[in-house]
Amino acid sequence: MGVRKAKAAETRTALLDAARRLFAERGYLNTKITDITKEAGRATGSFYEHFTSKDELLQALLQGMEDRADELVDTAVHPREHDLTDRAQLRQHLAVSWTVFREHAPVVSALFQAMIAAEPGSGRAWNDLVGETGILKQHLEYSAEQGKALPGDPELVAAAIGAMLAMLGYAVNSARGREFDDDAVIDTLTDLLHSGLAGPRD
Amino acid sequence: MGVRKAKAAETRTALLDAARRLFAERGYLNTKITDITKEAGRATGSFYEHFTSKDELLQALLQGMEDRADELVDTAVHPREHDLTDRAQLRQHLAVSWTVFREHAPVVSALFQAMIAAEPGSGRAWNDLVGETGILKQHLEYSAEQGKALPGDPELVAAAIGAMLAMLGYAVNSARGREFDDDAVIDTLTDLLHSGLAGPRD
DNA sequence: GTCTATACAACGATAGAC
DNA sequence: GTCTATCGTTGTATAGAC
Repeated sequence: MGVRKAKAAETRTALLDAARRLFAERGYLNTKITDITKEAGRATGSFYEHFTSKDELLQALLQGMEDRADELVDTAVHPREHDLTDRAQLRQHLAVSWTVFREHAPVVSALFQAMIAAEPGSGRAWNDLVGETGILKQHLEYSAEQGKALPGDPELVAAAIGAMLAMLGYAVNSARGREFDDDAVIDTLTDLLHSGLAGPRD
Repeated sequence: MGVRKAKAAETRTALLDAARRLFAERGYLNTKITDITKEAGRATGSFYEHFTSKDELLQALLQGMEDRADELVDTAVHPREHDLTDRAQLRQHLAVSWTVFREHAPVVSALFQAMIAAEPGSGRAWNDLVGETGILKQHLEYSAEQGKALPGDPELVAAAIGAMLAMLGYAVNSARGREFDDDAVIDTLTDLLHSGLAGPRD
């Protein structure tokens, strides 16, 4: 890679880093393009040499997050035949989601804000929620086929679980003056969703 | 009340109605003050005679919603001694929340959007969530005192349930081309939270 | 109280020099 | 590719006539 391109890549990275930093502080919606260039120490015009909009930059951040090929989310080895009525398997799924949220908080929170800010009439909130919980839905359908009695429609149950994770993750992430033990949270959610409020707890 | 005041009240009401309508269509964040006055058929300047900001108008809408003194939420007769591990009592609580969300969707959704748009650093998301689930928390604490085994810290469990309701309600509310049977949703959530995914279902 | 008109700030986006 | 400078739009808020 030539020096020219290296410089460009440097600026691009600087913009991405600055954006991530600001998204964490002020949130995606409250961060303006001019804020990002300023934070990155670049001129306003330079932004458009790398991205056409704030949303595209967000997609780039998301891409970079996925590119890290988290060992956690090994989609290759993720058969439909998972049984979420099994406590260990349920916990594993919740742990992955929760960990991703915690480790990539700026990006995930930004995506969450972008989703909420969309026009209600667009149906984006529901579509995104269903899309991101597709895996859960499949597992639940599988369990249902095995004769397990579920609380209701797999799509709805999956969406409900996804909603809990997303909103709680966002809230916990914004909490100040309050410490959270991630393992304890995951255990709590696991117990709540596995056996419910009245289920057996030993 | 004089004619003068009546006219003023009329404008105020027109603004509130217009706002509610637009909040439902485009969402709170995408609705501008000028949009509201335009929709209400009033001049921009008139807005500030009644409200100092869009947020204050939202508070007024919220107030009006509470003023209807929903028979549903009879806080007067709402002792701490409710047992959410009892299926019927749990369902009752979920039904109330869900119904309020569905019947006052424009206002509740707007509040949700305002909460999410706040700076993450403000901690508003967590504070609001904890505040709105205070009742649940008290019920859970009571159950714990009665020797029931809960999934975890009452505040966290209450927040998790509140998160699920808020986000799912928002998403369902935005869904297009998808019909929801409110009773079915409430039943599903009740079963999920009462007995969990693996709990007994007859 | 309501209107018209307008000041003012913020922000996105582009042009042109280097 | 990056910069400075600037245009144009949008939206908040106020001034002053009626």
